[in-house]
Amino acid sequence: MEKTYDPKVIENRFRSFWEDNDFFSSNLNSHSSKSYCIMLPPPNVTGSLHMGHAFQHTIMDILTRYHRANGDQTLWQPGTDHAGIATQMVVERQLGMESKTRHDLGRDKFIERVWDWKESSGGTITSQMRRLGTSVDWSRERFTMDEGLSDAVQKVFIDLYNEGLIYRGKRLVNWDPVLHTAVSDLEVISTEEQGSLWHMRYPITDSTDYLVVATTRPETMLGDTAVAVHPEDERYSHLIGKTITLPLTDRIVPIIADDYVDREFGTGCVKITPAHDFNDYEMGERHDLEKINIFTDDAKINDAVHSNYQGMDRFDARKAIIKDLEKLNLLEKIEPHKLMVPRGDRTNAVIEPYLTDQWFVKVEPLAKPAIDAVKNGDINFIPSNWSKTYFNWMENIEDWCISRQIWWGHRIPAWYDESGKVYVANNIEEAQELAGKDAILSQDQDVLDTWFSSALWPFSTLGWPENTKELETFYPTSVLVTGFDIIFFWVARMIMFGLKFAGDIPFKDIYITGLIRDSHGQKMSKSKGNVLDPIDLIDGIDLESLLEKRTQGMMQPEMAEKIKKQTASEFPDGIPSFGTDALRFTFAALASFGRDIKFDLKRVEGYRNFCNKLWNASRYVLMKLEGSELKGEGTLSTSDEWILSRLQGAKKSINKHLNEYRIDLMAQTIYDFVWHDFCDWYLELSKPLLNDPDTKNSTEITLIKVLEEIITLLHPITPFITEEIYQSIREISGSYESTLILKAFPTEDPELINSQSEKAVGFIQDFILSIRQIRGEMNISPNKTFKCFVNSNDSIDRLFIEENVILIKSLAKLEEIVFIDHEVSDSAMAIVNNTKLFVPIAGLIDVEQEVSRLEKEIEKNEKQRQQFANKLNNEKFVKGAPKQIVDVERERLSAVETKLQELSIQLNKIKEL
RNA sequence: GGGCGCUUAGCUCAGUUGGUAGAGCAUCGCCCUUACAAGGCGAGGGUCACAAGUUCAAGUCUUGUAGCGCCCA
Repeated sequence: MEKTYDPKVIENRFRSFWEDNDFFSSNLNSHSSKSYCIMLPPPNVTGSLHMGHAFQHTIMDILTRYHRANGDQTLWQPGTDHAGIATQMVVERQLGMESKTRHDLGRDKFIERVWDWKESSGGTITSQMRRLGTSVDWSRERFTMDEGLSDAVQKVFIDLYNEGLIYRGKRLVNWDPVLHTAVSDLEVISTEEQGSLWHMRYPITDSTDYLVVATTRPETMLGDTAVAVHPEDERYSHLIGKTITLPLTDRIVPIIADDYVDREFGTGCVKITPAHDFNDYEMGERHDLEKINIFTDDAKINDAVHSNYQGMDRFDARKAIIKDLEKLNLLEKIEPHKLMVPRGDRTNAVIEPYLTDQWFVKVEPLAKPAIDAVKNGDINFIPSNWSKTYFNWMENIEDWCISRQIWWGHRIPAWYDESGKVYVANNIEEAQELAGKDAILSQDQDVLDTWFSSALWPFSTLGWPENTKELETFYPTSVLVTGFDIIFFWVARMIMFGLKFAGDIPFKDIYITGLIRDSHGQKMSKSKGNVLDPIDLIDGIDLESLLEKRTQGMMQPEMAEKIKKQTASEFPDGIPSFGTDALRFTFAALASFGRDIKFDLKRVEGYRNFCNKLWNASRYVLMKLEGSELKGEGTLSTSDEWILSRLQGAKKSINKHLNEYRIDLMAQTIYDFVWHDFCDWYLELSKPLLNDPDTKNSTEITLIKVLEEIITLLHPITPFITEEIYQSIREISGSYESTLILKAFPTEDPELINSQSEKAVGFIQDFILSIRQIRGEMNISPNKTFKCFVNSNDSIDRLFIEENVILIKSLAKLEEIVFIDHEVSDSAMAIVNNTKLFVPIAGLIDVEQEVSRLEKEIEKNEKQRQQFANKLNNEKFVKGAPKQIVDVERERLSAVETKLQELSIQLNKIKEL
């Protein structure tokens, strides 16, 4: 092995080795009857790997590698999503650079162009996944626009339509006036912005009186069809049933009562515009109000209402209307007001609630069984609390708008005849049959929401509607790993469609991960300029490149300076290269059940150091075993038994944590075992043991055995470094598997649990630690050896020491251990179990220092004594607590009392010197 | 307004069925000791947000208060 750990070299070596040998293939261990399957949430084909992906992919990879190593037939299904709007925009932007629009090309040519783009640049994210070491079955990679998947989409649409669960209708949707399409709630980001509250006077018909309504959107007044007050609001009750003569128009609208109105807000009078506000729409339905759409597709005033504002942009119209109202003395006042403004996440345009013809899925009948599947435990949310969020949404579910007014996507299989009658069919021929020979048909222009095809992902990728072997083997899949932000958009819809079409739940467990934030807890976003690129953490990046990356292509270029400053102060030297394994270990260690995960580079650095530690420990083992011939099992030493026993404990909890999705605890367990048991203790113990011919062989066997189990346990988290070590030690350890991927995941062997050896080594450790403490606190140089006198009446303690003199001497750097039957006054003293250790002061120790050390020690023990005594003095405790607990407490008290006694005797003696 | 969550060491977080509060990073000493200075050895640091309750016993269970956050309307 190389002297220094260099992740780059290792990673390059094994990426191709694994993939070229098909080790990730789901057919590799097809003999197993147990199957395990994870569907990769398909990332946008336009996208690149962000921290959230890298985090979740690491988790999925750990689970996949674990189950593969357990011998399950394992499939991790990869693929990408066609991401309708995002992809279309990418290609439109390209066209824009050629001064063309998609309309110049026409629909077919444009779609060809998108496919070309997908072929040439759609692979960014998959190549980044390869950098991460994700062990997906690349041979089964799918794309939501693939033929098979598109067939599935079409079949589901037609079936739902024929069952009456898909309908077309005029409803309010989120409309992006720049993209000219409906968008989903997920694509709408509402943020608080500073606006105004305009108080407008609405004259009461045939009266000189008026009502004052407060609104944040005065321009929508053109579409008002009512004014509402609260039914119990005494200020206005006499006006209910009267009418308003709407200014700037020639309409008269009613004053209605509805308890939705908030009496406290504004004046307590609300203008109602059913065609341009979701709440008003509801109220319009309740009161049977007219819905007047006053906007065009690009949010200009249309000709539906006779006014002077036709053709004006909505915001220009606002200004004009305010000005005109002022002229008419109908503007009471303007208050500054903070309001939530919805904007399109792609365009940043203010999203308009807009009345259009759209296709909808009637969700309620599908939701019922999907709710039951979680209620009855067929599907488990992990952590379980997320089921509440799920129920909350599913029980108040609204119909799903599935049509989008764009070109890239699954085109809706519906045709219209001249009278507008709709025919849903597989193709135009079938539609023609339905419509009759003479009908002139034209296909619906819309495509389906991207989530529609993603909802089928768990079974469409396995070949549905064909009844394939893969479906039979892998459906229902084992676990879905995803973020809470798409529980509604994706998770719930997969459950509904899975139950409806594949006849079963799509997955048994849903592991909801936290959201990766920056080290200050801020969401990572391009506009904030705090995005970390996982690849930069792997390869490193200099400050200059990082600054450029964070400030290019910004929506708000004025932020650039601030971002540069911030970045330069946080990463003055850029980001060093940490390697994939360190990054993966970090993600594993962060994967607790919290909702937010603050990502701190310091953590990555720490785990890079861990990789380095493992690397050097492996080098040590190899160096020591070089040229040795391992002979059978031999008799194990106490130290061998100890580390093997500790290893069983570690394996037990690692397997437990993995099965409970506590990957953070798994990572911590193995970190502790490797660093603190194996490296800090066993490797150090092995140094003297290897020098002794009696223990050499068993130590060698144990070293290689434990190291090999360590790397097998670690492999799911850090596949590269462990594979490299495996290939280096394979010859010595005698393992036949050509790759660590195929090596069985270690489980606990109860026969190797040895409490006697754990006790013995525990005692030795305490002995050594006591000496080190004296050394440390007295500032005795580590090279300086000295004698240690031991006074003990405890035969077991004596035996432990006698049997391990060499080890203790070596690790505590002692010149000699001398048993004595008296006490030594001019010494520093420590107590281990029932044994007193004396380190002579002469030439080593300052008496005053020892006095204060003892005093500190006494103080510490006295505090404990108090605690135990208080408990035992409490009669209720002695009576009420289980005997076991009380006994433990008694033992503790007596131990600490003895210790205190010895310490104060020694203190007095030393003071006399 | 409805729902969900968080508050533990300077920072970031663990803390199993209630039973002596833990880790990493940071800090302070001493060390380049032949696996590792990306390291070793040692040390300091906590009213577990606050209040009440249940219990022999509460970081852990219940209720309330405060602060912060997310989702939905």
